[in-house]
Amino acid sequence: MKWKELEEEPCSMARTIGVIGDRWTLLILRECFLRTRRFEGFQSALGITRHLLAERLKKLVRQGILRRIPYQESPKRHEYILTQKGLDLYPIMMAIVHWGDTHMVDERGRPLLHQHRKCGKDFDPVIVCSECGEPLSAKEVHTHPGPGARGLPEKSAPEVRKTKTRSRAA
Amino acid sequence: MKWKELEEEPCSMARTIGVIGDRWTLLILRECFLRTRRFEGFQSALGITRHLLAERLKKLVRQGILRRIPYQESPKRHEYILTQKGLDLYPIMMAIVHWGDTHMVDERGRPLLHQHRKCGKDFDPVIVCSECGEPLSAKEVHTHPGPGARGLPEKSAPEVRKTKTRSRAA
DNA sequence: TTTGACAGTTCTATTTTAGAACTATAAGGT
DNA sequence: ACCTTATAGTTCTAAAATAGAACTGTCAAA
Repeated sequence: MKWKELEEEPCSMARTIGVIGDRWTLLILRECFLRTRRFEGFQSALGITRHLLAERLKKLVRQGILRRIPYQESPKRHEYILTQKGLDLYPIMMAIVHWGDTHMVDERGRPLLHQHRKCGKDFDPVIVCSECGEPLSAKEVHTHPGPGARGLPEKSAPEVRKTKTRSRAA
Repeated sequence: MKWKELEEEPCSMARTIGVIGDRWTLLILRECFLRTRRFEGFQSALGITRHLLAERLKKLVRQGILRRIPYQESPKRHEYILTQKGLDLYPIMMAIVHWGDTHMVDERGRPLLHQHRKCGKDFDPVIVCSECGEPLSAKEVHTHPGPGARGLPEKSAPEVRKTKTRSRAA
């Protein structure tokens, strides 16, 4: 499977991974959320090679995640800013950072804290159900095919039984 | 920057990307959440090459995201199941799927729906503040350095001003 | 004795990435 | 006029990762 094919899979996760699932894209987007807007800014903040940065920015613009906006004529210069589609990636960012904060920190603790302006406190992101507002965990969720399904992962307890589990073990 | 270095960055996002930020790992984990447990199951569901699958499974086990558990002696066979650390990736999965559902679906709609067992309804995941329970958006969040900071992206409105912005533009 | 399920491993060929150097426009200093 | 710096790329070659296919080994069932 190549990158391009990924984006055409009948699976929202596969498609999304086709867009952001590489080593650099999410880090570039992190910088966007931290207000970086220009080529050199990304490059020096991340240490990404200029070649790849140019590639990734192009891709993000093509995908409608960033918009390329001129901020100066002669020499033409542009800034990259998040579109709404890009801003909507924020929950993904937060979820990733939070997992890292929980499972990947060293003795010194979190590198970055997040403060909610409204309530003034440092917070963790919590995922809740849009319908009842309760926090979600994997076990409380049942998946079933939607209108765009094409016989892919529509299951909720699959695969395992079909192998006759000949557990004459030990 | 190589994959290994990424995991040592003083940034929870970089570290997490070092673990799950490639083309296949999240798809393998999706299968885990859909109850796939065995090598052949992953391979046939995803079409990943056996070589890479073996690699990725090893890495996930090393990282403590999957546990390799024998289910049969002679020929020794193992299943891969999610640890708590792995289960904790669920919010990331949901956030990714939801973004894909919102921005990457074709005319036919979502391939997969999620039902919350508790309330019985199909839902979307919503990110809220752990402190006040309000839904979060990027603009309402201010970041500041935590104990594990090392002078990386500790800012909240940086970079842009330091370039004297000579906008004699047009 | 052969076939099939299962879980890998090993190989070569392509694709991606890394790393460094180069291009181009213009401002500013001397 | 000449040199340096800032900015935003592009163009190379080398190294790393991935794809694709074939191969290995253990057992069960036919």
